[in-house]
This record gives sequence, structure tokens and C-alpha cells, in this order.
Amino acid sequence: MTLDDEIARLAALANPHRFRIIALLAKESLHVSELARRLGMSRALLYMHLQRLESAGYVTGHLELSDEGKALKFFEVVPFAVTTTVASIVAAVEADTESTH
Amino acid sequence: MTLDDEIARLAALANPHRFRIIALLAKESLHVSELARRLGMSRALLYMHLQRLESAGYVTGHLELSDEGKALKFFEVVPFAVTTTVASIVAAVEADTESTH
DNA sequence: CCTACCTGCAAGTAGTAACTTACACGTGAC
DNA sequence: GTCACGTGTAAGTTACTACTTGCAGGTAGG
Repeated sequence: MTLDDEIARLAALANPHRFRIIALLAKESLHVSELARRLGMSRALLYMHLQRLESAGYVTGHLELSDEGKALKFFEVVPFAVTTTVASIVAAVEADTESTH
Repeated sequence: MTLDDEIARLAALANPHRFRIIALLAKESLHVSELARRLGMSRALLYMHLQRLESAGYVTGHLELSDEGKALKFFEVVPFAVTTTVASIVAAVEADTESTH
């Protein structure tokens, strides 16, 4: 885990909308439009947050065909536990200063 | 721990400068100007980062009088371990929706 | 006096994350 | 055809964080 990755993972979590997205998806896998309805936010905005969460590895999305033939994009959480300590920060910074020497 | 607090704590960590500040202070307590010199950043900018870290509870600062009578503001890290999991997020969001019901 | 340190803050700018609006496209039902 | 559902993206605005510059104040020493 590089310094940038660790920071990106923390930054991806640090947002109330994204907290609510994860909390909802933790209980059931939902498709984008349904998720937007439950959260009361625009689909376009939700997309942005889902992308951030997905690229940080907290959720994954996949297309699914409904009975009516509609393509639905379902998202689900990837179980995780992010721990940051003084020691992990020291290690990340040192690894970074080594590599860029 | 409220939802906002938890997010503030995560956001306060999610920054490369602040990672370096913590990594430096983990080894020795330093005063602001010395810290700025070691990090190669302006004192004013460092101040802003220190304030964010202090209000999130990761570091503490106190004035100290040097032998030459100069007032130096020393900072040191408050040992911490921040863990965020799917369960902790669900709990935080539920506690929040309860309180604001 | 001037220089060399230090703390502390305020005002302005730059850069980025968040958010809105609007569009293109595709399916099934009326 | 049109309506109601869905995905996906691009362009523009707002709001916030990060950052710079500059100044005020203090102490010690030449």
C-alpha cells in the first residue's frame, strides 16, 4: 500500500453521502436508480460517489438483466476494515521517501 | 462518536502533508518553525494543517519557553488508531438518522 | 538602532471536489 | 408514437480546501 493509495482510501470514505451509500448497500444490493431514490439524490451525483467508492475498492458494480429485459446496474459492498495508526503512517511516509529517494 | 465527527477524523487524515507532519512528530516533538523547515513548507500553511490535526485530536500543541526566552510552540502526536469498517459505518449512519429522526 | 529568531492571523488566490442541468441512447407497455 | 422506466456522460456552476503573501507583535543580541 503506497502513501497515495492510503490517502485515497481515506479520502474516499470521508464523505457523508458515501457513508450513507455504504450503509444502504451493506443491507442489500441495489441498482443505481433505486439507490438514488432511497437517498434522495440525483443519479448523476450518485454516479460520481459510486465511482469514487468503486475505484477505492469499497464497492463493486455489475450489470444485471431484469425480468422485463431492462439492464440494471447493481452495486454491493466489498467487506473492508481500514485501520490507520501512527505506526502505519510512519511506515507509509518512509516507504514513500525511500522510493522517491 | 457522531457521523460528522467520524468523517471529520477521516478527512483530517486524508492529506499527504498531514501524513508527513504526523510521521515527523511521531519521532520527536518539534516546534512550528522547525517543523516548517524540515517539511519545506510555509509556516502559514503548516499552521492550517496543524489546526486541522489538532481539532481532530491527532496532535496537541503547547507553548514552551526556551533558554533564550523565546516562546516556542511545540507539537506532539496523540497516539491513535482509527478503524473504519462496514459495520462501524452502518452504526454511525443509523445513530445519525435516529438523532435527527 | 537593526537583525535574527519566534508566534499568530487575515485577506486574497488557486485548485479541486461536489453538485446541477441537460443530453444521448435503449427497452417494454399502451 | 409516446410514456415510463433504466444507464451513461459532458459541460458548467458552486462551494470548499489548500496555499501564498503580507503584516502585527514579542524577545535576544550585535
